[in-house]
Amino acid sequence: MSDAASPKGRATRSRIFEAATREFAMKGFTGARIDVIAREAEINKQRIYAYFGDKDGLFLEVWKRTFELIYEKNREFYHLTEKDVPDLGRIILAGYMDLHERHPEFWRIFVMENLFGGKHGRPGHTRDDTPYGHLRSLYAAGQNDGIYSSDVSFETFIFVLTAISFFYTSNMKTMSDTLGSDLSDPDIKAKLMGEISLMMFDRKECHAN
Amino acid sequence: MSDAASPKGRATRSRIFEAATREFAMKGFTGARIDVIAREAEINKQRIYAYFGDKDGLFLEVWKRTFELIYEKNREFYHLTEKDVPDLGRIILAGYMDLHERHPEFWRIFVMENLFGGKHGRPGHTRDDTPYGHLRSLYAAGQNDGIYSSDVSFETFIFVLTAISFFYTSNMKTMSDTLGSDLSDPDIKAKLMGEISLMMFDRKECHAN
Amino acid sequence: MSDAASPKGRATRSRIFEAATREFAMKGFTGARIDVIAREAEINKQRIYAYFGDKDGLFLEVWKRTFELIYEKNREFYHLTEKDVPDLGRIILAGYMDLHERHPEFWRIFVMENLFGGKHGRPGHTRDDTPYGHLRSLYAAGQNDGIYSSDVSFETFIFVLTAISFFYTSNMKTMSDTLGSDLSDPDIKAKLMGEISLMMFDRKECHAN
Amino acid sequence: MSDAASPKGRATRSRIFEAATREFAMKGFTGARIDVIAREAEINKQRIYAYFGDKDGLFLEVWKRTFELIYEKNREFYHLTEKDVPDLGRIILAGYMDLHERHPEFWRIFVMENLFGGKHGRPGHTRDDTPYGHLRSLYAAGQNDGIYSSDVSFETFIFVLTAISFFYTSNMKTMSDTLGSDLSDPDIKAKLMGEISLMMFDRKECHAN
DNA sequence: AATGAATGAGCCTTCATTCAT
DNA sequence: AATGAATGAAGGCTCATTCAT
Repeated sequence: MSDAASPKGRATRSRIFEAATREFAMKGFTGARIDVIAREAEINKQRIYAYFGDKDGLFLEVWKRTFELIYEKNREFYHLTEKDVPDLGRIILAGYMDLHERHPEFWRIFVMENLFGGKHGRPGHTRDDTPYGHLRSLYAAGQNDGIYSSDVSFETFIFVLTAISFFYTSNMKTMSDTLGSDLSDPDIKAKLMGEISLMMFDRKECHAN
Repeated sequence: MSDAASPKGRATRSRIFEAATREFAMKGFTGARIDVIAREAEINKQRIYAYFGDKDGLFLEVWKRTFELIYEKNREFYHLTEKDVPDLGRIILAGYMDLHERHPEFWRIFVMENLFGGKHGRPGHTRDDTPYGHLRSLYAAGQNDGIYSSDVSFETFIFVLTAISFFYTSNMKTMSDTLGSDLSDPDIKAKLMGEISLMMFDRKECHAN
Repeated sequence: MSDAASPKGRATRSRIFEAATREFAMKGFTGARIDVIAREAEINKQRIYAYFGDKDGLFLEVWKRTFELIYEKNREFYHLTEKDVPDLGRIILAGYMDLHERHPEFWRIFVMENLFGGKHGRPGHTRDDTPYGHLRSLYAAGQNDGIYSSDVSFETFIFVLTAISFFYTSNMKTMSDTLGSDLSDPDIKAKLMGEISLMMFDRKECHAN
Repeated sequence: MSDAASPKGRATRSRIFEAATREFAMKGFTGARIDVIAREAEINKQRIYAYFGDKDGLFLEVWKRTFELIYEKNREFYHLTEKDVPDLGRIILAGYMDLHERHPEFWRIFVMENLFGGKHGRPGHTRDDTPYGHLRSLYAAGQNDGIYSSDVSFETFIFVLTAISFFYTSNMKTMSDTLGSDLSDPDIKAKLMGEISLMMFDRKECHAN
């Protein structure tokens, strides 16, 4: 609940947060155990309640941070310029895949809340605050240049990219099994992503006709 | 565990199964409560243990059924012929979307097991037994005809289709929010799917050049 | 409860009894499971209730039979005559040890009821019916002949014999451990019994002085 | 499991232990109820799990303590000297009888584990660590002096003493019934013990011949 | 006589949370 | 700020027993 005031307190709070993130990501909200988080953070259980109120409060903080990460990733795309337009799809996809690779736990939390949560809402943001402004204009430029079909809206474009990166991560296990190839293998991943880009973003030479 | 022997027993077992499917889908494995399942199924809790052994056993059955649904859907594709090759992507995507629409709970179970489960594996099937034989050959035919790029493997093709249909359902809520348009609206859905098809499956006129 | 009327019923009842005896002896009254007994007897659980009323009733039958066995063993001693008097201790001890060896389960039931039961009482016998009449007179003869000390009453004599055979059986495991020799080994058992006889029953040459 | 750290915790742990000892002794392992132990100890059920892990862990502690009592009793015998050799049997028997009189519950636990347990073994001791070193040498001295027969090993000697004291307690009820005299009466007990000593330990005058 | 289905009470265990120091 | 002790409300699972056929 209350924020930590002293430096020592802040360190404790932070250790709790890290441990909680791991535990929630690994086991889901219901599966996560306060005792485990306390043990992993090497603090007394009571500290958790002092700093975060209760299990829900603790999760909310983690969930907020997850959202923050996604916004951060999208902010990275602010640096993209006109010259990146032809590679836009590839870059966004790679960005999302990279986000996941470096923060595997955050995607899991995102999904979890989407599937089984629902009581936490989108934290601290308003509808206006859609994070896609810059990308949207770049995409429009690409459409004008005939690089992207004007029949495919930006929404569809971003939807597909998000879907692929999301699905890749969240269902890697079963899909590896079903497709008969290990999706966690970097080579196989590279091949898959390459082909996906080919499939979706390389209409240039075609439209150039 | 043991199967029900009499029709009455089978009915009970079935009621348990339905209730369990709903409960697991709604709350995840850890969040699901045996008591709730029993109450929903209007049976005595002990029956669950008599018919399914324990919570894990019960979930395994539900998980198996989830897989079975996918196989069933794929079997529907057996009747596709050469003449369907140009529309293959559209047809499969529509099929998957339909599967989910009629069984919203199963996708939830799918992702839950993928992210937080891990002890159940692909049930009752061997690696050789990939369910894609027929589709694979149709796709190959399409590649030969230049309808599908020979640089995009069947695995990638099916992966993307699965990803899109899956993500559409599982993240409809958050994506509606983020994109600012209600994905549960049939018109918007139709538009999105149309554009996706355009984006991915319509290289014909292009290659025809 | 009700006795079985048909031959088939009698066989069923008997199979239940055997299974119950084993199960009770192995796990004690509380530890024994009706389901296990039914499975072992290869009958439907309900038959147990039809024939024996309830778990208590079933145990009572087993407990009765245990007592019966001890009485039977004592009746075997009726055949002993004056000429057996010098070996009386040895013979009784051997008899008890033999009883146990052939019916390991019955001693266990006897102890169990003694320690944790108490609600079943000594079944179907009255105080007058002490089973030691014959042995008592043989022992008295031995005392007259100076083979047994007249300062040691028959009660003490039989108490010690019972104690040894009982303790040997019921605490074999821990005593093997403590003494450092495996009491279940027939050779070690023979040695122990021989020495015990020596210790207690061989005062003859001494008193003969 | 974990030990209590504060005095208050230790007191709680101890109350649990006492209650558990009584409950296990009274009803056996399976018959004992965690709820009852908690109620008797006047603590929250959960404390049991915090301090002892589970029912098995709790029992193991009780079982260990039982063993410890025997070792303690044997340590009392360390002060015996050569001059006690003639009375060795009597002294040991009296000591064991006394042990039981002050800890009636422990014998019950002993036999329970022997008959129906089997998973706990002798706790925390190795085979070499037999607790009888001193008694053994005193007995050997007695054998040299002709007080004890050299044909009767120390193991047999101690076995018989243990058996008698144990059986006296554990089967007092049934034996009183069978023998027709109340073994709980101190006079009768004294008489019995006197006669037993006579029977087993008084070879002196005889060998003196 | 026999069986599969069903039940309610109860058992061990765990969880999130609060208390007292 | 920090901790060990404590708690009540479940949660999964099992048991003896009865019902219906």
